[in-house]
Formats: sequence, structure tokens, C-alpha cells
Amino acid sequence: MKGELLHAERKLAEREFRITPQRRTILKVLRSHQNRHLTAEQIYRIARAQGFKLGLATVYRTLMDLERLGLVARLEIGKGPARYELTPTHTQPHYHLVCLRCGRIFEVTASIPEDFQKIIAQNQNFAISDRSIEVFGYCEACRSK
Amino acid sequence: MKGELLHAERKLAEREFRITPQRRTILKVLRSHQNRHLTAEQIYRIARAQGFKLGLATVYRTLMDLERLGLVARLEIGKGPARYELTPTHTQPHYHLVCLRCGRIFEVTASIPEDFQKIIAQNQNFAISDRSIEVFGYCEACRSK
DNA sequence: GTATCTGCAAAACTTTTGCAGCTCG
DNA sequence: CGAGCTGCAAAAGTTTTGCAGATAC
Repeated sequence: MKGELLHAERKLAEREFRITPQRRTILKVLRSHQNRHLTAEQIYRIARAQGFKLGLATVYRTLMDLERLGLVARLEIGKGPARYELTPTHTQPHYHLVCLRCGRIFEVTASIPEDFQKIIAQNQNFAISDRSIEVFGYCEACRSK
Repeated sequence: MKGELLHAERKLAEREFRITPQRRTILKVLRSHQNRHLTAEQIYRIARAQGFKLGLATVYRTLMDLERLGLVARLEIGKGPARYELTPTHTQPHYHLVCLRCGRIFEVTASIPEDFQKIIAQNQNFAISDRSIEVFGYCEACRSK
């Protein structure tokens, strides 16, 4: 097991969370699937497939903690279970293009236009977070049918 | 009961759906709460409180049908049950500002900037639907605490 | 040593489905 | 009349919780 503590681990330690093998494992799985938007169940399966022992409830509990710390974002996309992604360390907001047909999520990392931000900020005095923006529509594959 | 058939009812009839009292009721509740983003359960309770008889399963089934017809949009916001809104007849895409703290949804009806649309369209050859775009952040009330 | 964490199983919730009977057109 | 719709209750699927034992610090 690695000795070094990465960003997320440091943040956990700072807030008096314990660095357990289970939590390390979950972070590791998330790190090795940066663009996959995994469900809790998938994280659980991947971890077990790699020989780590942990329970599904622990995955849910850990994801909840990580979300509160701002290390993980929870995405509710269409039906079925929620999906989770590691929030990049030096993140700029990014877009999620969600296909209403196939449910796949495409990432666009482009900064958000100035005038767009103004509209939002002025209209309700609303502060955009560093989370993603979700745009719904139809992907190329689904449209060409 | 009204004799006239409104937009939604006409659309249902066109597609060989039957106009039943239950479906009328559900549409009526949605119409009288245009900006409220109701859950299936809430629709069910409101309808019953007004003296209409119907089952929760019917509400779910009807909402599913209405969604397929494009008359209703299903919103997954944070935890808990999904929420539904009537899609305006002559709609332009609108924004939903979702507060990550209190979960409230604020509407912004402003057209989507040109350059924004271009970024999306070009990047993945993705076609934005007439559904809303969801932006996450913190509302005024929650920030002033 | 002890407050925190974990696994398991049960509970809680939301949504879907099977089926017998009812109703719209 | 007949295809489609409804209500009920049961099932399915996802997430949370209680608790006894284990563990990080």
C-alpha cells in the first residue's frame, strides 16, 4: 500500500476522518476511472474484483462523506442508480452532455461563457458551483438512427 | 368536467391514448402548479385532496406516458423522488438553477447564448433538446448564512 | 484506549409490474 | 364489444440504518 497521501487522503485526515483501507480503495477505483461516472454498485464490484474486501454499505457511506467534503460529485442521470465522479483538484466547471435516449454522459471541458454566467448570477443572485452543468439532448449515435 | 380538449389532451387522443378522468386529473394538477416541480406522490396527494379517485401506480404510469409524448419533463434533483413539470407548449430551453444546499429549483427563462450552443454542438456533435439545462450552485438564501 | 469505522442484514423508499375487473370510444 | 386503462398488492431496485465487533490513531 502506498505510503504517500494524495490530495483526497490529506483532506480526509484534515477533517478527522480516518484513512482506512476501504476508503483508500474507493478513492483508488474512482481515480482509475476518472471519466466513467461509476455507480456505487460498480465501485463495489470493481474493488472486489481486484481482491479488496469491503461492503456495499461502506461504499455508500464513503461516497456520502466524500461528497460532503467536495471531493466527489453525485450525478443523478435519468433512471437507475446515482453516479459518482471525482471532482478534479483544480477544476473549472465542465459540461455533462446527457443523452436522453441512451443515457450516456459526454464530457465537455470548456469554460463557461461570460454572458452565460452573468445571466445566471443576475437573475437570481445565484452562485454557480464548481460542479458540472448538465445539458440534455441526443448524441450523434442515437441521432443517426 | 370541461368539454374542451386542451393541448395535452389532443396530443394524447392523436396517439390513441384514451382520455380518462385520471389522466385529466393528473394534467389538471400539473397545470395548476406550473412552477412547482411536483413529485409523483405529491400529484397523487393533491388529486385525492381535491376529491379525485386514483392510484399512485396510475400517476407513475401516466407520467411515463406523458414524458414519452414530450408533454412532461422528469427532473432528477438531488436525493429523493423524481420531480415532474409540464413542458410549455411553445418552449424555448430554460435553465434550472439547482441549489446544492436546500435543493430548491429556480427557473431562468433566457435563451441560450449562441457561442454556448456552438461549443456543445461542435464538441460532440450533440443536439440540445428542448429540455432544460441544469446548473448547480447555491441560492441567495443559502449563501447568506 | 476509545471514538470511529465496517460488515451484515434488515428497513426504508421510490418505482415498476402482474393481474383481475372496469371503461372509453 | 374489445383494446386499453385502473387499482391493488406484491416485487424490484436503490439507498440508509442499527448494531455488534473490529480498527485507526
